[in-house]
Amino acid sequence: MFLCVRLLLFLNKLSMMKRTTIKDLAQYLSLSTSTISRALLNDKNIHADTKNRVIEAAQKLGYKPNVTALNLKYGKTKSIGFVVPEMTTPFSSKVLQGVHNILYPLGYKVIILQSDEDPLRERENLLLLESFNVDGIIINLCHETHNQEIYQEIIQRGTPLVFFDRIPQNTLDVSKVLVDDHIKASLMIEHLISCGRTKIVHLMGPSTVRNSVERAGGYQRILTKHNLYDAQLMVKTNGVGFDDGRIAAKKLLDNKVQFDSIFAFTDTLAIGAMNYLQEQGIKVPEEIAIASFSGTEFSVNVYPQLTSVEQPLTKMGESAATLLIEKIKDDSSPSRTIILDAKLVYRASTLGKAL
Amino acid sequence: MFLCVRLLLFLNKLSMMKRTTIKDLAQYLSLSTSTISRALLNDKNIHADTKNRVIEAAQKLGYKPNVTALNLKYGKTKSIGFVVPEMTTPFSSKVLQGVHNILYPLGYKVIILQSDEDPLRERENLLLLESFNVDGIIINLCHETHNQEIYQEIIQRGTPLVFFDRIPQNTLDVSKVLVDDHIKASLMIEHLISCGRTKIVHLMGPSTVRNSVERAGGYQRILTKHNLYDAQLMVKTNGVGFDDGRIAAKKLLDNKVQFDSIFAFTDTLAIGAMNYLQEQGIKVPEEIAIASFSGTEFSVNVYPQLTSVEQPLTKMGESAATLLIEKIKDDSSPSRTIILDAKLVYRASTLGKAL
DNA sequence: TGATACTCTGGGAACGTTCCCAAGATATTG
DNA sequence: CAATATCTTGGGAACGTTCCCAGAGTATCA
Repeated sequence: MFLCVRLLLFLNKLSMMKRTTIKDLAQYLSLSTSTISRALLNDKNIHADTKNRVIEAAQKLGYKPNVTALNLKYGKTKSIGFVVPEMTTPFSSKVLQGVHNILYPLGYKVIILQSDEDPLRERENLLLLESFNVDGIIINLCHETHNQEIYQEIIQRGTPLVFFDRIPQNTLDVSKVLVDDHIKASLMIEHLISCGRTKIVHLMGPSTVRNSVERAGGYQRILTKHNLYDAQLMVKTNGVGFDDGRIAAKKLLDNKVQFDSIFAFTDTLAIGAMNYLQEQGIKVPEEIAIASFSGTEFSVNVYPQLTSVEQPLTKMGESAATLLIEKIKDDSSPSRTIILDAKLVYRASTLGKAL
Repeated sequence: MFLCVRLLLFLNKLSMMKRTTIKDLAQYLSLSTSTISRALLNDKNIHADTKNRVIEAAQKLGYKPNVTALNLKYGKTKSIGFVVPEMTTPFSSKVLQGVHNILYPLGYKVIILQSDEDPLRERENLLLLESFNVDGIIINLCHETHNQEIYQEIIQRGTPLVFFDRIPQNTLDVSKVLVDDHIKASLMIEHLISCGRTKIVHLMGPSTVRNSVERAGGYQRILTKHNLYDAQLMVKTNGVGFDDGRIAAKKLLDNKVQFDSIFAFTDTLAIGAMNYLQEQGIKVPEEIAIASFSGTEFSVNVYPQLTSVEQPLTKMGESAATLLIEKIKDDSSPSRTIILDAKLVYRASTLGKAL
């Protein structure tokens, strides 16, 4: 009864303050902060009874450790940055999910920034994250060479950087995770050819990023091998959004380019093009077959469903997070490159027979 | 020259350490930390020369303030949580963009958590954010009543909560931002009727959230007014994903329900249903017209383009962030509700003439 | 019995900053 | 010239925590 009144008085006093700290517990139990800390950290140098009393009191007073104090003490923020060209398509979201899978259980927070496919914006994002003192950064970049020195500087100043999907030039010694773009693109072109297509358009991504060049390389290699390569069918787009695909398709039709299929750098490009073609009354896949390179659920949520190279996006995020943790734990650990396997999934957009 | 050597020696010494602090500057310039602090904070009680020397040295040694120390001092983490049912459709991304617009310039970090439409997960997310000591939380909930007490408790323990889109019951005194679901749904039904549709299906969202009920209410009111209401056309779905729309459409066809149009709770439901119908050879909009309630770019990136109630999603995020800042600044400030205007945009999915 | 080992607890520095207080130096005033 | 105001700086506490060091008390040993 006496104890109860004492608790109430104490709680009342506390309610004025923001939050129960270790000092409050120390005062309440007439112990030192050292002892409280030991009790809460399961230190062996403490009497079992004392420990129980502390734990009970912590429960009663609603004690929660102050992570900021811990972070200051250990010189970490337990937060990491995630920088992507955009977050409005499921691509980045899927990767993010993988990142979360690894990092949240470890107590890390993830701070997301979008570069809007703008290298300047990307640069600002990186500097902002640095000013936030993040412990590391996972990034999908939007231009291969533009911010090269910034990456270098940031790493040198002590913030590890891990790249995924679009990676920087090889001169930079960093951990990264990617898929074998060249081979998978090649296989997809073989598939289109095996479906009887001969005039295959490639909607190529920005030539400032490696994947784009790799996939275009696979496309070109196979078509050349089959004597089907036609430079006019290689279409450069400005970006990788729905609109860019739409615009590219319109340009092809306007220029009366003859083609019977499209292989697009991303699912957004593919869908944008497909929508435009359908709006013009063109049948997919009968007149034009369409294939993409992606891994999001978009491919099965359009009509007709899209044949595509399905990248293991969540796995990609998990791998990137794992590589980052390696670097955070020991910044002199060697950089690693993880190459993930992507699989080709054939769906209605290429499987209907050609006219 | 002498100074230069001195700098190099100092830099060399620093390179062993993690980071330049105010103390390093103090030592380097033979000043006190107080003076350094004053110089860096533009305090007026400092000699202009001293200030310049400090700023110059800070530049040279690459000084960056330690935010964690600041956070500890001021009892804030300068971070807020963003809890959403999912992040893989552009809905949440769009809102997030608005949140970023307001919060990043103010130096806040945003931590995103997905509840996967699971109230238990949502609860865990909230507690996790609380353990991160976030200064506030913006949330789109996934079940109206399930976590009611948790919201209450979290607010009581001092973390302000702001709701958007799906909001909790009125018994909770909180800030929130929403659109007028009932009226906009009503207007959309009027539109379908004016297009000559009489058998309008409603793919209703989960009945555990307010919007869902509101939109269904608008649907029912207008149809009743026109003597067109038919309970069999009100379809409850399990979730709001593409699949749920697909399943609902399949069920309607399997049960040979007669209908000439669909009004869906979200664009994902609408698109899922539309894809299934098209796969079954049904023409949209000629045989079935489709309308949705959303605000993402999905509506213009499908074929045919979707008529929909376009919510100002980015604005929604900005409003929520603004309301949250109010609460963070002064937790006794009165709760506010912001009701945003959504506009109806008519597109091909309803505009083609009915057969 | 005296020396030694073990158990448990308290004191206080440290993480990086801000900011209050005090104080020395200089300028201003009557 | 003494008194006072102004400018500029340094000292040190505080934010919440961990952890090293020291020391009091008790148990163990020869």
